[in-house]
Amino acid sequence: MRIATLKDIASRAGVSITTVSNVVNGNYNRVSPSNVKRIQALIEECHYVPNQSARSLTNKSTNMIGIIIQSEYMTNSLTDSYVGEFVGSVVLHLQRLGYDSLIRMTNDYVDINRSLRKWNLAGAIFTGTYDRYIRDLAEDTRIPFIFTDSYSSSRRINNVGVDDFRGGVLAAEHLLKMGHRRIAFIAPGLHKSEVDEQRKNGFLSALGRFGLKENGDYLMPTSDSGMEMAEMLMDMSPPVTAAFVTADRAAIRLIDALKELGKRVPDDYSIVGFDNIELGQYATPPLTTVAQAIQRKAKVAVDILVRHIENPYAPPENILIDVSLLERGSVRRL
Amino acid sequence: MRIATLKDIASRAGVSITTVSNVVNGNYNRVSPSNVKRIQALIEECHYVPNQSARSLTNKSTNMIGIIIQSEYMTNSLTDSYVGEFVGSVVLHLQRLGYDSLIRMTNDYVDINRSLRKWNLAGAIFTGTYDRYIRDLAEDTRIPFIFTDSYSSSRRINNVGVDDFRGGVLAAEHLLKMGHRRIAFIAPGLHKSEVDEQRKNGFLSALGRFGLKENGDYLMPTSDSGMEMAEMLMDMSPPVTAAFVTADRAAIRLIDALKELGKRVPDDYSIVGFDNIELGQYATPPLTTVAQAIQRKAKVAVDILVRHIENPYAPPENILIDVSLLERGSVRRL
DNA sequence: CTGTTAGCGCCTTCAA
DNA sequence: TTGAAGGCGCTAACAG
Repeated sequence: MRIATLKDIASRAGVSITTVSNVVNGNYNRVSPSNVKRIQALIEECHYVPNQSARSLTNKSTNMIGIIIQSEYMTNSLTDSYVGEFVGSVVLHLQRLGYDSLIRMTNDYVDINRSLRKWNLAGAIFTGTYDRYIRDLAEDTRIPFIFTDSYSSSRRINNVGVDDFRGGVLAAEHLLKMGHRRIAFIAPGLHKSEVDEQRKNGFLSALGRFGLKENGDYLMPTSDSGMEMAEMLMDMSPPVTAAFVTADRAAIRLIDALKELGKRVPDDYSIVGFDNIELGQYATPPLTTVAQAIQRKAKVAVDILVRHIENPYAPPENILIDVSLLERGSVRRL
Repeated sequence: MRIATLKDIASRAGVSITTVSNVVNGNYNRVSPSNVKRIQALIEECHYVPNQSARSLTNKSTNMIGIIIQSEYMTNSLTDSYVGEFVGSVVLHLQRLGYDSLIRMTNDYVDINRSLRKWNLAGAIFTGTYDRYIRDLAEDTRIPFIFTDSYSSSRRINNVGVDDFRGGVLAAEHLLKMGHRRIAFIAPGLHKSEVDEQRKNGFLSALGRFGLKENGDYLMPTSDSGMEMAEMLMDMSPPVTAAFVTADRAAIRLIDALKELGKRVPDDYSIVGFDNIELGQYATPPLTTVAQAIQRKAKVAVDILVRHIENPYAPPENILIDVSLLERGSVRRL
């Protein structure tokens, strides 16, 4: 026998489809107790599972959430531990609340738009930078969204981010406290992001409060490769003794490249990262970093989204998760 | 205006729904060229996207694939780089072929079963050990599956794995070649798996060929925590000089714990891992490991699955991806 | 080439 | 408390 439908159960039970439907949906007050029992037994016996496609057709909505992961074409962002930890945590929380997760790795507006509409998704969570799409997305589709780490000027979006400015401050203060005075700021990656901009501002403001001049002298052009970063760092003049790198992944690559070039960390260069991905604690030396609570970020994102699915008129929420400095071994006292 | 439907386009174009449907589905031979043009323009203009739920209702199938990730309750397996790399790669390949990915992290048979049926999934990819479910799954649902690293005795399943036995051989041979004679075998994790069993067999057979007795003397009880592994390793008598750990993640944890206990790697203990996750190259020392080609494994898995979706009568495929020894810095020559 | 019809599985009126 | 009818958006089968 093929997959059971309401009709199958109904005919087996000798009742109408409606009645079975009512039992399935828990409207017990519309069905006689004896029928409820009988029908429930049949449902169990036939392994009946409601067809979501059919439901979504009538309901104009599903219980499926889109998780949109920013990725360059054919680039696997899930190798990035930060993304993996966040996405996994989101999926888990969604499941617990009864939602399914549709994953899409893309950078392309049209693709996102199509994916969102074709399944009648109940909502979507975005990871990565989608600021430039936010307005259009809100117009084109009418489903609740939540962005992460967005600095869109729009007041009408949901977002969960971390206190990037404060992260920059913490990194700078720690390095200053450890005696460093010439510190590079490294924002790796091809695209400039507002996130890095904020971290830089925090970083510079702490330097400024410390009497060091608040200008671009200590900044470096961005780059993606560890070796490139290392070479640029070593070429700086006047030379620096430390660097604040805005992503753990890159910081670890940088350390690796420095070692390859015969430099020692933290003896020659002290390094502070950002994110607190798992990898950091196994690096050598273990990476001192500005930690963000990834699991909590995921939970908050899910909670906000669900709130807005259940109540479309809920006001926009923009939550900032706190950050903290996690001292390990990659910074040396001068 | 709400989301456009076939009906909307049809009325705007002054034709029947069927005609529009034919254009959408590329049956151009059934529509006059002039209509094709006009309708395509309207589709573009209205941002028409076919409703997948409706399609799936009529077609009895979707273009959505389930990715089932083995996870203990509320445990985020995606923090494991191996899983992240594999799953991300699978999603990417599926996308390229026009499939959507539904992610489910679970361990529970009933949950899996429900997820599979409620969306009329076209197929499913399993990561982790699901051997005990395989038979039931095949009976209960009728969609194509592919498992990974399964050693189910069933000849009728699709599977892509790695040559675990050979991996064990490679690890042992390398350590032997480097002069080690007393080597521990460590299969971390709570559950014993056939995968580890195979790696152990390969490992022991290499020892045997080398004249070392093929018995359990060198084996260790399994455990999950780095510290526990380290202590057990150090307690072994007669003492060992090296260990083969069947997962990089665990190997790295072990190294970490050994260092904490005042031991040095590879000076006091040489370690060989398995998987070649990204983390390994940044560990200290960089981890020597039995490498499996994760990206290729993902592509092969997708290809096989798609083949079976397109042709339900395609014969079962069981592909083994080769492994190779990747020499880095965690093994010392004795 | 075009349109009408029926039906996929479900839910929501509305009557009985 | 029960059931019949209609419709969600789409495709397939069949007539014109």
